Amino acid sequence: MPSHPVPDIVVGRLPVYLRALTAMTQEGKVITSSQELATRLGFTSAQIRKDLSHFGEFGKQGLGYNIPFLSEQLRHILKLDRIWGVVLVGAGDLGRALANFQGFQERGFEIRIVFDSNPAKIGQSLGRFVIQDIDQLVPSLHESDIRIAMLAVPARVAQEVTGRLVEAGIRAILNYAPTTLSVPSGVFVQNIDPAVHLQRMTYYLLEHD
Amino acid sequence: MPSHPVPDIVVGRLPVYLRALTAMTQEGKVITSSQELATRLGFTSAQIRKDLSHFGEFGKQGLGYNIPFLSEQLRHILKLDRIWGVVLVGAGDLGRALANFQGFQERGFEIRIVFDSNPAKIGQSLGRFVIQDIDQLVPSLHESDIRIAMLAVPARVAQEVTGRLVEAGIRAILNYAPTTLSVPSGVFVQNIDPAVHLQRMTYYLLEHD
DNA sequence: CAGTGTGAAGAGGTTCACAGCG
DNA sequence: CGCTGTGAACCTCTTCACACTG
Repeated sequence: MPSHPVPDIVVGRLPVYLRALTAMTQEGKVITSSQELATRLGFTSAQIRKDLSHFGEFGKQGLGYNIPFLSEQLRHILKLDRIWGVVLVGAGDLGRALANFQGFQERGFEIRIVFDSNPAKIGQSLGRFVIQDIDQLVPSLHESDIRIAMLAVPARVAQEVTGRLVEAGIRAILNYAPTTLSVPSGVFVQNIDPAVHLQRMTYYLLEHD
Repeated sequence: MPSHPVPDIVVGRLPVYLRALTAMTQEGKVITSSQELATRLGFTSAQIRKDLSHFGEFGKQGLGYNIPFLSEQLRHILKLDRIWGVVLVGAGDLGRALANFQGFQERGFEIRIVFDSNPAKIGQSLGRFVIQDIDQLVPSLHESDIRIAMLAVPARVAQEVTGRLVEAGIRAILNYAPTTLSVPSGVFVQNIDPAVHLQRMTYYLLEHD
């Protein structure tokens, strides 16, 4: 619990650090250093030390960082020392991929319910879920402790669905719809649009084929 | 063609501007202002004007921006005034979702070939593609003009596949594998890891329920 | 006179460099 | 003696505020 506010860009790097630490653990490593992490992740060692220093002193001078300990600390900072329930909206191909993805659980998340608006899909199963009617979204979620949504619907309905999600108490949205969502303050959005990510790289590609 | 180098963070916002302009066109709008774009996207109008000013003068004082003209300029800047061929590696659920996604084409991309390493999948079809043997990746791509890859394989093989992609002349990788890739300079990577994006938001969520 | 384009000022983020500790 | 943690310096990015123009 830092007394100074932590830059969001720093918060954004912590999950990447945690992911690397988890991989190192699987490789049997127990100790690492800011330099080793930096080389592996393409950051500088000073940046990693500075980032961590916002939250406490997790290393030992002359020695480095204990990987299980630092992992635990990062999980605590990111509030991953629990499982967050997640609602998935949209049961298309992308929704199916997300619903079937094995790997959310071990990283702190569990999809608990899936909605779609297509009458032909409602009642059908998607992986281990039965697809629910989106008109039940607000009442269903309001009684739950779910605060996180994954939005995998077409862009044209994304804002309308977002309104319902917010009304239902959702506070964090992972938005796969290729549009910018408008949300009240206190609601957080992360956007994943493959075309946007690709277009960010074409700028740097050379002209000739 | 700016004489000063453009900050990457500015380049990263251009696709978002372009996406909004495209949506405005579909809404029948022809003129906009930095203020209108800013409100819609959650930026400041000064930032939008400053970002665009790196590349030229696209607006009319007192009037604003002509949407078709600005869109065309952005497409040119981002080298989207052509279709980029893309290779997809990984024919799992996510690969299927990407292969079936209608919407790359209109934003400048076209998946041209799909690889997987699973012998049970090679030769099978995935949407309009026949899945190719990943051992043919290097020779197949080397003769093509494909410079962009989408990587939808498990983390444990992502680095090995990346080596092959680079060897095959790939210069931009959209990485869905939950691991940090190491690439030579001149190769660009964008990472999409839903857990990382979610974990970035849990930091801000309140403790209680 | 509305709205762009832009130097200048202000914030914010990164890197340096080294004291200090195990 | 190696590596962390951290003020200070540096650099980058954002915002301000206004001259300018259609």
